[in-house]
Amino acid sequence: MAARSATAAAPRKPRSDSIRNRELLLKAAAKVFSAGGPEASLEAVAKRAGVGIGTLYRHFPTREALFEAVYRREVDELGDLAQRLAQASAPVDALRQWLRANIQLVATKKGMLAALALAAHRPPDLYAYSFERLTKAVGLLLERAVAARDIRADVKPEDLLRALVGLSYSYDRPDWQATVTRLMDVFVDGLVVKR
Amino acid sequence: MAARSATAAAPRKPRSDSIRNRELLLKAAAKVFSAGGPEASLEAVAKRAGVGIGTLYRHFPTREALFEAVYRREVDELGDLAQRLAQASAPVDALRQWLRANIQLVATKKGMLAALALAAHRPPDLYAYSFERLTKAVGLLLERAVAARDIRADVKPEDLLRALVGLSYSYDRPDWQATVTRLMDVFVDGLVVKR
Amino acid sequence: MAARSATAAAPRKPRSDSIRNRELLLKAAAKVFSAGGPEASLEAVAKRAGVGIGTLYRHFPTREALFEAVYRREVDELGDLAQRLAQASAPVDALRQWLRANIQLVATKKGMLAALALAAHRPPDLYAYSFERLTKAVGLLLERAVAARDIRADVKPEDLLRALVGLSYSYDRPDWQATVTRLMDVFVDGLVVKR
Amino acid sequence: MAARSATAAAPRKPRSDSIRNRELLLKAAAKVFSAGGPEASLEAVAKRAGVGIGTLYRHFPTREALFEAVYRREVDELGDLAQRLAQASAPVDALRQWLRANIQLVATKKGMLAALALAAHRPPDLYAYSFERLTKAVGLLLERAVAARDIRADVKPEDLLRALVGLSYSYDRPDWQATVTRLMDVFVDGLVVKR
DNA sequence: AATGAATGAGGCTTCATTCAT
DNA sequence: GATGAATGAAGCCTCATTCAT
Repeated sequence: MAARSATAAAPRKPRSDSIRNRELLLKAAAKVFSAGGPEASLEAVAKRAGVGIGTLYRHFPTREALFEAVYRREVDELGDLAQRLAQASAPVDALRQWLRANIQLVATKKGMLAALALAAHRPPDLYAYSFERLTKAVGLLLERAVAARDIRADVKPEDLLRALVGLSYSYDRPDWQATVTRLMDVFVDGLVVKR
Repeated sequence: MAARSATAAAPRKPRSDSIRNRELLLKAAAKVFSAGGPEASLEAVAKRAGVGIGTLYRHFPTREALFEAVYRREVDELGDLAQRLAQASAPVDALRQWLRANIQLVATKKGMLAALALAAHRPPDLYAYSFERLTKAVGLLLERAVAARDIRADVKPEDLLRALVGLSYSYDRPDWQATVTRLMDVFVDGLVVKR
Repeated sequence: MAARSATAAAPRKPRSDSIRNRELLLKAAAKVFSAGGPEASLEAVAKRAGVGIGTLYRHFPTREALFEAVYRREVDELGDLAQRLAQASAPVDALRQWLRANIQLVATKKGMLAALALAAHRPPDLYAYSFERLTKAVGLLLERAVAARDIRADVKPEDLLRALVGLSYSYDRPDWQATVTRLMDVFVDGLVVKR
Repeated sequence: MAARSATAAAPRKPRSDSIRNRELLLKAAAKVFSAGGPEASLEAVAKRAGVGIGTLYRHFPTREALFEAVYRREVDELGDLAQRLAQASAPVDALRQWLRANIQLVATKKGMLAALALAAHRPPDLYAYSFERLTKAVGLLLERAVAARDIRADVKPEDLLRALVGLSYSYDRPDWQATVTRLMDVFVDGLVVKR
């Protein structure tokens, strides 16, 4: 807070360790949530990050805050991707690709699924950011495809989000990626208007 | 509770109270799991059943055992229903109806969803019974429709089971039943072979 | 629960350890509260009693429950004493002696003061028992003295209780007993109607 | 907060902000202790003052130091009041009025009671200032009344202080002021020598 | 000086599980 | 067999206090 000099780029306070700890916590949380689900112990996160539990609480006063921070990056990426796809591909293809990208992401960062699940299922107060960002992303692609009369008009973004989460849920066995992709494709096929 | 029968001096011990306790436990567990999810406290189950926690453990040495027992009835019903539908309806209709029956069941017995989820997602060692019974039920309907060339051949029973669970997951808001049914229908539409 | 035989004095379940633990807990709590005040750690109580913290919670689900149990004996004694004094002594003497007995009790069981304080100051929901018992005890003596026109009529039992607690509060130095007794006597002198 | 003065390039550092911070802390502490009692979190005090917790510790290395500083003003006022009363009123009246002023003060600044309590009950090492000042104030009035043979000679200033605190303690219900005043008056009545 | 991040002890509470009666 | 008491690990969360910047 204390403005040392209002003007220039003086040495400033870097609080370097704070930044580092935040980063350590995010990484640790990603691992821990990935392995143990979103209910995993916060103390485990702190331990893994090598910081005190108090530090975790200072940075992220609630479990939700931590959670959202952990997956904000990914959520942002998915939002951007939707934008790009909306401009580059045919409507249904765009939708399909976005959904597949989700699956890919889940494949890499398993905890991501939990983040999606939370965004899709909890009171939107918590997880407001993820929820909005993701809903908008799907919404964009959905509207476009509906406008083109390519897919049914009676499915809402939230529904699609939940379908995505549901179909991906808990696939932790070998080859699950192929399976989920297949199921997701089936679902999109079901959405496509038959002519 | 468990009085020793006020009437006769029967020469042998009738383990009738053992049987009754088992029943009490199952009913209590159904209620408790339904309200509090599958993580609900076993102590709460015992208390609700009016028996000691030790008794619960004697009857059901693991949470899983209790869980499976609780939903065995429903699982059986679903199995039987599949049989009947396989004989009475056109393949795709049969499948669709069976899936809808699941949704109905979940609507009534909320804990049922958790049971399905466990059956669909956990190492089949635990939950062996449910897993097998349900897999067979879907399998029956699936094979029939595939044989009739009505739906795609590349989806396995387990996958369909998981899709069902996933799509139903966590719908606790108003109107969820309609939504899930719609999504499930979309999915089945996607399965249907276009001619 | 399970009635083994509804009639006779069969061996029964003594749960001897339960009773012993309860006793150990009460003793430990008396010591710990006495030393550390009513906010003292419940874990310290359990440790001192040599039982697990869970055992403490089983016996006394809230801090208040434990507290009341700890001092119930003393509170009861004080109630009984009031009865006896009301019959044996002149009104003002009776009151004075009862108040002095309180001080004596505090002298022995220092935590007692905290109990009195709670009874005198907290929402009477908690500590209902102590509050009622003690209020009645003073009330009895008070009314009698008022009826005899020996003391002022504008002081309520609760007030007197609080004065007692207040005047005794925190006297932990040497010779405090004499001092408190003197102060209490002064107070009673002030109550006495001058003729 | 604490900006370094936006205006001049003054050659020396004025520790004016240090002084202001001290003041901010005292005000904040008064509020916080008043609301949350003397156990309130120091962090809360610092936050309310808008300074870092470190700053609080620099100014007041112990909770006691802060406490005493917070109520020094009031303690001083009470000291001065005693002086004035000693010259203006009859001995017993003076004492009575001073005690009532205490009650008034407690009524306004609720935390004050805690300050009094600490001064009256803790090892006089901590709280040295308050203890001495208040003891002297009562002592002055007491001696005077004793010298006039108006009140008993066997009560010490400290005792009276404690009686005051005790009788005021924890009155947070409606109408408490009237009650405490009444009890205090009773007590003073008891002190008065009967002729 | 001021700041506020970091730390970790400490207290609370809940349950799964074991075991004596 | 049934009971429920005992246990303690585990997670939660809050602060007092220290310290690097």
